[in-house]
Amino acid sequence: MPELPEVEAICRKLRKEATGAIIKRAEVLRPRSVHPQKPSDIAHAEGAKILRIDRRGKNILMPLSNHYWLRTHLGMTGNFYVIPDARMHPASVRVLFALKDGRGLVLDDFRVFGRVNVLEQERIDEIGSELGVEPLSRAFTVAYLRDAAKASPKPAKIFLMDQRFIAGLGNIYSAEALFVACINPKKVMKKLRPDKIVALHAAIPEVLKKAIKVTTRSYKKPGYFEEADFWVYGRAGEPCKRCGTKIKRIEQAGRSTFFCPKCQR
DNA sequence: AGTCACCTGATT
DNA sequence: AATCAGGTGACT
Repeated sequence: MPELPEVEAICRKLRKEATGAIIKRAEVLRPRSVHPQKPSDIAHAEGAKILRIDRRGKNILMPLSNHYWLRTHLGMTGNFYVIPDARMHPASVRVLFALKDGRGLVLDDFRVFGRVNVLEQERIDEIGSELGVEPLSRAFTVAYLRDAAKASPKPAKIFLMDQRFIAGLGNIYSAEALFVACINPKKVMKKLRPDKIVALHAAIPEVLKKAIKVTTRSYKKPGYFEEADFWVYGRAGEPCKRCGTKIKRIEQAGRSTFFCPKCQR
């Protein structure tokens, strides 16, 4: 489910509902969901207050009052939300934090690719340093993108999905940004013309901001996101919204890529 | 960069 | 029965 816009929508909701909450008990219903930690490591969150909710790339980071951090990555199908009664939760909940006021904070994740960990500050810093720039921050400049591109022999789509350069783009928004910038997903990054770098630099925040708006609005029920309308993602065989050409689906690194063969040469 | 692996479904 | 799914980490 989640790329940067969905994670951001989840964070905004959690900021209202979970800031200041006190974790009474941690319950690991599926040990795989805390890998490589053990359920006993997750117990370090017990008794602590959630001070704040941050996002870094696709990670949800919560500093706790006992100096540990709660780090959640949602994988493919994860969701992280507050339920009114910790005793009543869906079957797909993998990790549950019973809150002092009776509510529950849960990782709901039917495919079990998501992770919740309780980590020390040092490890959180490491995770941050392994990630590239936040595409919605002022640090994401044309110069940054140009320099990263200059050094990369990767196809554009693979480059955008690599979290070490830009943090938070996944399969959907990489494809969408490339469409908006009129770049072929197979185009090697270091061979991009300067005007294409500028176009891509503008397209990324544009696509993400629009998606955050839609996602934040549509994120009502836990575990449910309204489908945004995409330029190319999931639209193989349908006409391009700009030129009418049939959208193509190809495979890159084992994932599907959608693009317009005419607009993105 | 490609391929498999990790999981659980829905869809064809 | 086979294929596909918005992610990432390990291995080749």
